[in-house]
Amino acid sequence: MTSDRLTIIEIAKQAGVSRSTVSRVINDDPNVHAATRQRVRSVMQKLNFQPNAAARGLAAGKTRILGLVIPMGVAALFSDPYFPQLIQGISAACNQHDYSTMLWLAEPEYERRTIQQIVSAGMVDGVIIASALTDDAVIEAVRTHKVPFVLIGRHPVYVDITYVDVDNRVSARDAVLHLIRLGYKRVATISGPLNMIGGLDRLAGYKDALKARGIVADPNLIAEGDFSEASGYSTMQQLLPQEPDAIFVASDTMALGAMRALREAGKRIPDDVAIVGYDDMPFAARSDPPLTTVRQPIHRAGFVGAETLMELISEQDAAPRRVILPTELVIRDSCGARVMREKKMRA
Amino acid sequence: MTSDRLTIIEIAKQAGVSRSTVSRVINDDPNVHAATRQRVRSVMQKLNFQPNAAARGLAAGKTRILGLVIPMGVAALFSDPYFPQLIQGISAACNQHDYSTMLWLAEPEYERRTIQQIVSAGMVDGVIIASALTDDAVIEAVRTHKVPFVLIGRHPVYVDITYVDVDNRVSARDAVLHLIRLGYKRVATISGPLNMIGGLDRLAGYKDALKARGIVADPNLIAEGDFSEASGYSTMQQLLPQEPDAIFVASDTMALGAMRALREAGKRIPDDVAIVGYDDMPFAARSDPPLTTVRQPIHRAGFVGAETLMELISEQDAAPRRVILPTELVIRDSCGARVMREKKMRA
DNA sequence: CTGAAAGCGCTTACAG
DNA sequence: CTGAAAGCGCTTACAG
Repeated sequence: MTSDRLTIIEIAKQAGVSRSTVSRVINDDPNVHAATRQRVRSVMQKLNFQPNAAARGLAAGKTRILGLVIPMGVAALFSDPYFPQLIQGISAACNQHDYSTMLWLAEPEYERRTIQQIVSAGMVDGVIIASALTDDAVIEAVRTHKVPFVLIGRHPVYVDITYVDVDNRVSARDAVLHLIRLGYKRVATISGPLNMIGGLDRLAGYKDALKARGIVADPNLIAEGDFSEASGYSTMQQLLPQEPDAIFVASDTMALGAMRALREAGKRIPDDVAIVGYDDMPFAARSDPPLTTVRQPIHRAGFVGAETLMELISEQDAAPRRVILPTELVIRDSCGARVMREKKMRA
Repeated sequence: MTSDRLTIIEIAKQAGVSRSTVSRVINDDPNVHAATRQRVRSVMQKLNFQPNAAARGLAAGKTRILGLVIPMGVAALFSDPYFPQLIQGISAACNQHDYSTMLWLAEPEYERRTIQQIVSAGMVDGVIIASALTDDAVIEAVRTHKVPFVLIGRHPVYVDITYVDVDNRVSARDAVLHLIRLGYKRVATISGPLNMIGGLDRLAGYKDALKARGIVADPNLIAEGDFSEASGYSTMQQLLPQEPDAIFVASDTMALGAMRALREAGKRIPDDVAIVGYDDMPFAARSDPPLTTVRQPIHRAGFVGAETLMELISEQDAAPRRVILPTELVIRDSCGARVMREKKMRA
């Protein structure tokens, strides 16, 4: 019998070196003779050796684990395809850089526990916080405890924080300008929740567009949703009596709900009410009619967010980074642009 | 200055006990005087102490981390609401039992790495494997390395494996019998991928139903999908020339695609073609028409899967467990049952 | 470029 | 019910 559990000691023995040297090759320390490195590597490979994560974590104070924290104010929202795409991006970056991902869905009743795990149990080297409320307790905690972290979505107050985001405000403005340019006169909006920065910024973009065209915003044409399909549905119903001829909806999922409400009310899209969404979820291209929407690179945001966090972890005292990813207005049928062009060509 | 990092030593000092005792109260060892336990607890609370996870992992050989492995043959599928629901269930169980969740999306090119992390890096105490192919390499690995694991979905070959599942076969059979009972004569099916056990079992259930009614299965009415919306769409198109009057689709997401194909072909649902899905995803109740479907408790499967894994971890040599969760046929409009009943009542 | 040794922060027989 | 001490499997100054 060789032994119980395969450790660095066995590798050292078989490679004819000390444990220090084995450790150095594991950690890619350049101070190892090429031939030695080679020898150690091949022994590790042969024995299928993987250094113990807990031991490394304890000795080095680094776990090579990234935490992903998603505050779960509304559990149902987590089913939005937004999160799978984000998670895939993060996971892809982790795979590529030999990190792993720890997932915490921070349910309110366990938030305290989650925070403790993050800041004082040393389980992770840093965290990515997605979809947080503007006054989230997790953000406060990692800030004061100096845990490296990156936000998906900017923070409304702290400007010295690293985040990756899109320009919600400008992209929303452009989407609304697109509607105005098509000739719609009563452009409404269903905003996201206004205790989330994305909701806030997209609403600001909506107002920017009106102001740019000298239109006075009508508060009756503005309603707040919560990013869920159900809220898109009920909010649209509530907006209908105001007779909007177009609407900018702050997420595709809510847009789906809004379309359902319009259909039930016997309104044709885009003829009676035109609609533009936000996200470009997979289903947007397949809805009836296909949804005009603002595409944002969610997978990419996850990937870049994870890589940025890794940089923050390796460079102590790194300066905060702000990464803004590009968006794109994807024009399909729900905004009426195609219909109009066809009419024009026929005329 | 008190110190650098808060450890068990500081707690011991302030509580006037040894490190051993502090460790005992952390681990809920009953052999501690109630008063002592009380004192230690209050010191920990006061200092906001959280034992270091790596140190515990190294010393005890337990990490209190569960791995969730999702083989990612088709990355796009991960956006299916199935996974968020499953993850939420697992996460809820972990929160409740003071475990954490490690997430590995096993992309093919990193599968080897994932396996190594699981079996020899000691990062997790056990793993949950969801949505695996029937011959998945990860399953092989955890089996031979004796890592505690539970499958979401039974295994076609190994019967000594712990899993949680629904009775896919019987529930599919009942769904198809429902259609036959409504009088449909040419009942088709879009199956799931046949290299996944769920796909296999639901197809078997479809055939069971036909056989039970003495109907010979027509191979032209059977087509294989891959659980994606797109495959539901294209497969439905391919089935259309066979003129089915009803169809059982092995997932709601595919059913959505099938409905899109029917709509484009000018077919009315359920009048021209009735349809029954599987899963009861949130969108099923809101589709047009609302989808009749087999509800399965996905969140619950995640929760129970995680709890079962915890049991496996604490009882060494535990016997394999098989947990079958109940399903329910949810009758809405797409199967035509309501329409028919109304007609009958009018007559 | 390499090795001997201390140390990371816990847990757990062992002894009492 | 409690404490002293060995040990978990690595990393990392330090010395050479």
